[in-house]
Amino acid sequence: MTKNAEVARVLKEIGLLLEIEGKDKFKPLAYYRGVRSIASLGEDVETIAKRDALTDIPGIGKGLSEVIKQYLETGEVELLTELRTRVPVKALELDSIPGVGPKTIKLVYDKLGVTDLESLERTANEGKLSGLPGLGEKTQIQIIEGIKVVRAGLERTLLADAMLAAEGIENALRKLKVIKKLEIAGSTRRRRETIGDLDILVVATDPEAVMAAFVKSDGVSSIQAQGPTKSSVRLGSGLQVDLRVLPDDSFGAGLQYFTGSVDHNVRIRSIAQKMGLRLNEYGLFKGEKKVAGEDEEGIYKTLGLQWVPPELREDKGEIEAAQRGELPALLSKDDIRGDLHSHTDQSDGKNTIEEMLDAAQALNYEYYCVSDHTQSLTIANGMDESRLLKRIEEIDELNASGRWKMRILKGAEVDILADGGLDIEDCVLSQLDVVTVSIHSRMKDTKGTMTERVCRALENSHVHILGHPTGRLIGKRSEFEIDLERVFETAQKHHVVMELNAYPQRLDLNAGNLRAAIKMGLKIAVNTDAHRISELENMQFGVFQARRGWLTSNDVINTYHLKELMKAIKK
DNA sequence: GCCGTTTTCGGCCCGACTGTTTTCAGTCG
Repeated sequence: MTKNAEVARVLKEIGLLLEIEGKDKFKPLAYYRGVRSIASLGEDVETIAKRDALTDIPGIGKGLSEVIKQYLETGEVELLTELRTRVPVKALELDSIPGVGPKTIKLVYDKLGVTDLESLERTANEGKLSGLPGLGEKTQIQIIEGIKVVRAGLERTLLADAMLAAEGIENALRKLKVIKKLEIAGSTRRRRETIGDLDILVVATDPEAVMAAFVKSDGVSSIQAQGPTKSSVRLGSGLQVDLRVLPDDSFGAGLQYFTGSVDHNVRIRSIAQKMGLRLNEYGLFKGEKKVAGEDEEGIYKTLGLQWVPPELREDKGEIEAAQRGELPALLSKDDIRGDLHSHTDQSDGKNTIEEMLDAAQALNYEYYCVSDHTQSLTIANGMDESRLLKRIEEIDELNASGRWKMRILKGAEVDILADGGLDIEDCVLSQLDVVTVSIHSRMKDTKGTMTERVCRALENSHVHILGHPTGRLIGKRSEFEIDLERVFETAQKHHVVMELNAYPQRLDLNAGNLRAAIKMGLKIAVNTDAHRISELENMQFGVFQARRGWLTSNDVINTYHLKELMKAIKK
C-alpha cells in the first residue's frame, strides 16, 4: 500500500485545523488542493519524495513538500502537533458529517467543548445544539441524521452501484413529459471508482413539477433541499442525489461545470479569464454576451481546446494535451474482442462452462478464455494438474463441436506460491493458451518479499498475464505492499501483460498505475474475472477505468483479432 | 500556501440553498 492516502489525510487535517482557527482564508485552500493532488497520484508519494521531486506535483510547493517530507521521515508533523494542541478536536471525523464544516466545528468546540463524533452526537441528542448562534432545531436534526450516515460508512458508493441507482431515477424522471434533456454529471460521468453523490442535470419546461416528482422518487428517504433550480435528496442506501434544472441554452455549460473535476474546472476557468471571458454554469461570457454554453464542445472550442472526454478531466495533463490537439483516442467498449479471465463451476464460478460460453457468444466476442483457479486455492476448489489436463481436452472438444463461433481459449488463474513458484507444473502450463498468475495468499507479506514473489512468478516463461496486480478491494482491503515499478520492469523484460481487472470492487490496476504501465511500454488485458454470467457485463467498468488511465485500443491486447492476440502474448 | 501569457505580488471559481435571519453566514459541489 502506498502512503498516499495517509499523507492526504495529514494534509486534510492541517487544512481543516487552519480553517477552524480562521486566521488565513487561503492557506487551508492550498492544503485542500494538495490533498486532492496527492490522493489521485498514480505513483507512491514516498517514491517521489526519494527522488526529491515533490514540488513537481501540482499544488505542492515548498511548504507542503516540507510537511510531507517530515511526515514520511518521522511519522509526525510539527505543525499538526501544534495545531492539535491549540484546537484539540478530531477535525477529520467531524468534518466528514454532511452539513458540518469548520465553522460549525469551531462553534460547538468553543461553546460546548465538543471534540469528536461521540460528543457531538450526545450534545445534539440532548438538544443543546439548537440555541447556539446560527444553529436551530432543523440544523440539529440534520446533524443527527448526518452522524448516522457517517456511522453507516456510506460516504462513498462504488461506481457500479451509483450507476444502477442513477438508472432507476433517470428512468422514472424520463417518464415526465416536461423533461427535455437529462444527463448524469459529476464523478459518475467521469467514471471515478467511487462516487460521493449523484448529480443529475435536466432541461424542463416545468421545473417545479420536476422537483416535486424528484423528491417523491422511489427510494428517497429524506429531502435535504428543494428549490426552484436545485433539489437534493438522500436515498435509503445513503446515497445523496442532487437534481438541477438548467435553461436549454445553458445545458452544455451546466454539464461542463457539474461534471468537474474541481481541479479541471479551475484550470478551464483561468484559461477563460486570461482570454477576457467568464465561465459559469450558465455559459461562457464576454461581458454580458454569451459566446458559448449550449453544448460542451462549443465551450472547449472557444477556449482553444479539443473537447475533453469526462474520464480525463482531472487536471493531469489533459488540458495541455487538448491545447496541442493531442488527446488520445481512448479505448471504447466496441473495441473489446474477448475476455481473457473468467471462471466456471469447475472452481468457484456459479455457472457451467457451456452457460458461460453461451453468454460470452451473445456479446459477439471473437475469443473467450476460461481460466479457473488452481489447486492451492482449496477454498475455491482449485484444479490440480490432472483436472486441468481434463479441462484442456474438454475445451478442445468444445472448440471442435462448432457450437460456438468464437474461439475458446484454454487458460487458468494460477496461484503464486509463498516463494514465487507456481502451483501447476510447467509441462501442463505449456499446454494452455493463456496463463494468468495471481496472488491469493499471504497478502500481508512485506514489500520486499511480495515484490520478489511476484517478480519471480513473472520470470516463469509460461506466464502471460499478471492478474489483479495490487490485490485491493475498494473500501475493504488495501493494496499489497508491492514495488510496482519493479514489477513493471520485470514484466517488460519477460514480456508479461498487466491485467486491468474489471470487477467493480477491484478495478485493479488503478488509473494512475495504468498510465505508468503504458508509459513503460507494457500492454494491458482488460478482463472481467467473471464468476457468473451476469458478471460478464462488468467489462464496461474495465473500459471506464482504462479510459481514466489514458489507454487506447493499441494498449489493450484483447482488442486485437485472435491472430494478433496470440502473437502479442507469444513468449 | 501556491502560482505565473496579470510572474516574485496579489489574487485564489462561484452560485444555490438552508436556516436563522431581517441581509447573511455556512456548506456544498
